[in-house]
Amino acid sequence: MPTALLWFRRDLRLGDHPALLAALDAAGPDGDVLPVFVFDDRLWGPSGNPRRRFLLDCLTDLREQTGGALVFRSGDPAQVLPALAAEVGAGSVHVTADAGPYGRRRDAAVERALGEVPLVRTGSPYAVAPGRVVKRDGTPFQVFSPFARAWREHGWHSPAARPDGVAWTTGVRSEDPPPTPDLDDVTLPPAGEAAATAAWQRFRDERLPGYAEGRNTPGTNGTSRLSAYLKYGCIHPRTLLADLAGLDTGPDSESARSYANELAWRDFYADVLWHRPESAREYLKPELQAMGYDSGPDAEELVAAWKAGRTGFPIVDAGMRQLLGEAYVHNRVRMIVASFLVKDLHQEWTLGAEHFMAHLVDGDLASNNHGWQWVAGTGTDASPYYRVFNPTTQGKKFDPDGSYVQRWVPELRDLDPKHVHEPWTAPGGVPAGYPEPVVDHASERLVALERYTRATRR
DNA sequence: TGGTGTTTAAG
DNA sequence: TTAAACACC
Repeated sequence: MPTALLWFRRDLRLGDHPALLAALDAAGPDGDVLPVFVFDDRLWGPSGNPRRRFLLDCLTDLREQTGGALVFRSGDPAQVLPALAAEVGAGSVHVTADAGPYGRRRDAAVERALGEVPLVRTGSPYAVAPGRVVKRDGTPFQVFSPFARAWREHGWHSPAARPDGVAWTTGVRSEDPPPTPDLDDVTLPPAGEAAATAAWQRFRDERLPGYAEGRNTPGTNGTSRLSAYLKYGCIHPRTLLADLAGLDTGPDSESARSYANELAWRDFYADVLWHRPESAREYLKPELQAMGYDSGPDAEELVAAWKAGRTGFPIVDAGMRQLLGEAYVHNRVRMIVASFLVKDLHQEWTLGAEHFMAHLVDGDLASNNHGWQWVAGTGTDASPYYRVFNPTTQGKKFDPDGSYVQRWVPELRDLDPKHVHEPWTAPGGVPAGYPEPVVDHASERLVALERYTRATRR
């Protein structure tokens, strides 16, 4: 009886899973499929506890969905997988292709180590696999809008059918997963494929119609909240796009298009990382590394205030406290707190990107680090450096009733909404226990612009 | 997917 | 007096 090995990584689901279908095909009607997940220190180590916890919960769910067949192993995949393949006599090892820099190196090493046993890559975590959408001359896009146009024209496959009844290999030794990390007071979304599907359906039916506008209002439940599920592949973006296609001609078409655009951003950043693997850590505009960045005790204190949500700028503090409370931040607010760290506190974007990766449950290397480069003005298709967010203006514009701030900053709950984003204007002054602004935005903005001019002037 | 300071138009 | 419109960062 032939056995095919299915190595799960960032594709923790059974529906719309082309690599699973490929494994079933390779095993044949009399064969079986051995599902395995490998705990790799290279990925487990740098993950923060929220991601570790969410991943473990997704794996628990996936193990149930496979009738307990999912096998856990720990170690270097280039050693673990050849050993496991030999142990069960697997004829092939199946994966969803990984487009990230470490994943590509790792998979190449596994492929070499497997020798005669082929490593078969089927499908990707994206609507269109990174590297597929190119300009007429064959070179990659540098700018989002033309990429998105070409991405839509390119199109994507329909979702793959969910197999009914899989003959999973049983009786294979499984190791214990790493201990479940303690999350203190962090609230995570429910994990797993069924939770992802339910979250998508609720969003599609109840909130998508107002998405085009509601997505920018952090005080309302206007976004999909699917990022963690997409990160771990509990649901495939193609499944979402196929659903959206049915709405394209209806009254919700603007919102459907708007949501598809966000999925295009996800594909775009994965595409940039595919072509420029070093861009996860290095400036895409290296000349901006010459900006003067602040260091020393005062700077460290300001960074600590940013991390703790105690800068005295309500929308910034609300966002940073949401990060600690939910391991998630509304996207509009991610841009605001990022702009504040880079342009008001004069810190490198890499510091913020690392902090986000340590705390976000949806932390994705491509989306997170390129998003930071976008705000910092150092990336492909970045916002121009002079685009500095004013935290007070942004707060008033996108959280007009102050409900988002008041949810996360209890010190400001008694203020009249008209003072929430500038508590220093309140009749009694800044409420006790809440800090005065740690910097003067207007002057720090000028400092940032001045440093930019000096760094880019040849 | 901006902010700020200045000018100009509307009322 | 206020709000668009604009130039520049």
